[in-house]
Amino acid sequence: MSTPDRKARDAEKVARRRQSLIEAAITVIARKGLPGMTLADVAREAGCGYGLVSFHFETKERLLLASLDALVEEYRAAWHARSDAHNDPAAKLEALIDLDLGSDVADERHIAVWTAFWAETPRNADYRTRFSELNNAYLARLEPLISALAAAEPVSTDHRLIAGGLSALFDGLWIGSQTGGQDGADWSRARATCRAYLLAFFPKSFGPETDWRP
Amino acid sequence: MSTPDRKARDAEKVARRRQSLIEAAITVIARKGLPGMTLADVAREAGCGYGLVSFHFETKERLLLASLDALVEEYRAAWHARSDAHNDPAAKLEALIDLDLGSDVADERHIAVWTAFWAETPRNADYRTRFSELNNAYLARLEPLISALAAAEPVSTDHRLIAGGLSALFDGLWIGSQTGGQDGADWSRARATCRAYLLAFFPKSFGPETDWRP
DNA sequence: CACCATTGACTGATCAATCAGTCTACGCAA
DNA sequence: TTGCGTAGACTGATTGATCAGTCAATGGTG
Repeated sequence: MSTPDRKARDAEKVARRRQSLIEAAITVIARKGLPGMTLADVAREAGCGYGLVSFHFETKERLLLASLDALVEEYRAAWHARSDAHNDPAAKLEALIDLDLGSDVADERHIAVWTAFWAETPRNADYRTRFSELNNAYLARLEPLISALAAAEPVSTDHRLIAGGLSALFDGLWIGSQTGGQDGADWSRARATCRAYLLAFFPKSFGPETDWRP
Repeated sequence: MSTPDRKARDAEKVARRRQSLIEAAITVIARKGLPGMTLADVAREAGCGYGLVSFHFETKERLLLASLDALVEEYRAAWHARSDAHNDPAAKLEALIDLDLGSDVADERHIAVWTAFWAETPRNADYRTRFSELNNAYLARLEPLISALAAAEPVSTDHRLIAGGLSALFDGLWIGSQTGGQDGADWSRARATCRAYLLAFFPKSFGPETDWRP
């Protein structure tokens, strides 16, 4: 039974190569934007020839879609890991805030890529589907946390509205981190903004911010 | 004194022509994105020859910058008008919510153009300057409103944090309107999200939402 | 030898920018 | 009033550069 081994090893090698090309693509997208990314750029970044990119992804569009899928998966995995590391709903929310605002899946490079895909959303149904699914999955995890807090500390506002607002707040703070000042984003201020949001709805579950002073 | 008349009329005509080219550019950007916009597209949309676009704006980049400036000015004018139409801080805030989420300066077309410029922000210092200034001006108008509410109804959270959060919420809800469902954005839900935000900080000044039910 | 990942020159298409020339409206002089 | 001259708004063919996608040739490995 050597054939299956061979096949498996080859498949793994191809998968690794594809992964390296996707990582190179993401790096280039962060630097030059979606339409600015060139297949030659990706090849140079990955240290391989031009034709190899075509060989593994046929078209630029397919490479972009694969890159978006990788980005989504990386984000989703990080978020599940952080969320599962806690039992308390408030602690889970704090962990999500830390993930979204200051972690290595939400650094300047990654956010530039997210916004690049956002900008193409009106013209690309595939991107729209990805974002829609990701957001639904995100809200499906967020809403129970809000409801759990509301069980201990009743609130008159609809839980789904609170969850949706937090999710929108994350997106808006990402935008702000790009358009804001000349120097990098103020992540501790961004985190404080989110905590203030939750604190306003659930004063007992969220203490005042500790890592930011006006 | 006929020469000054001539000059003035000519200048006005040129200004009108430039304005029509900028409007055509914004329409094309909404449809094809920033790098996807072609000078030939703009000429076709404006119903003039190719060379005229070059004649009035020299380069594509200058046309884009002029379009962004026009967009910013249109938004700023609408926002001042709505804000000045009320005396009560809470009413001013409601007016800003209505402006940002559902008015004709925040329709699908305009938002697509804003996000297109956002996506180029990491590579264009001019865009960054524009956004930074606009945001500062916005916050300078928002913070006093929050402070006025806090005067009647004290809140422990820093006023600037609350204002910044509302601004980020607007941006995030714009993103959501693009990436969200297949059909258009749910603006009444978006407005309810913002009212819930303010309601959480200032329960007495903001009644429960009236135009949205879960 | 057979297979397939890999290479990079080549093709055709697209676009921004240039430029030589046309057209139009106006002022002016007879 | 009529005809002439000019400024500058306006045109679109051309140019040179860039890019995605193709393909025939190469090399390395089992």
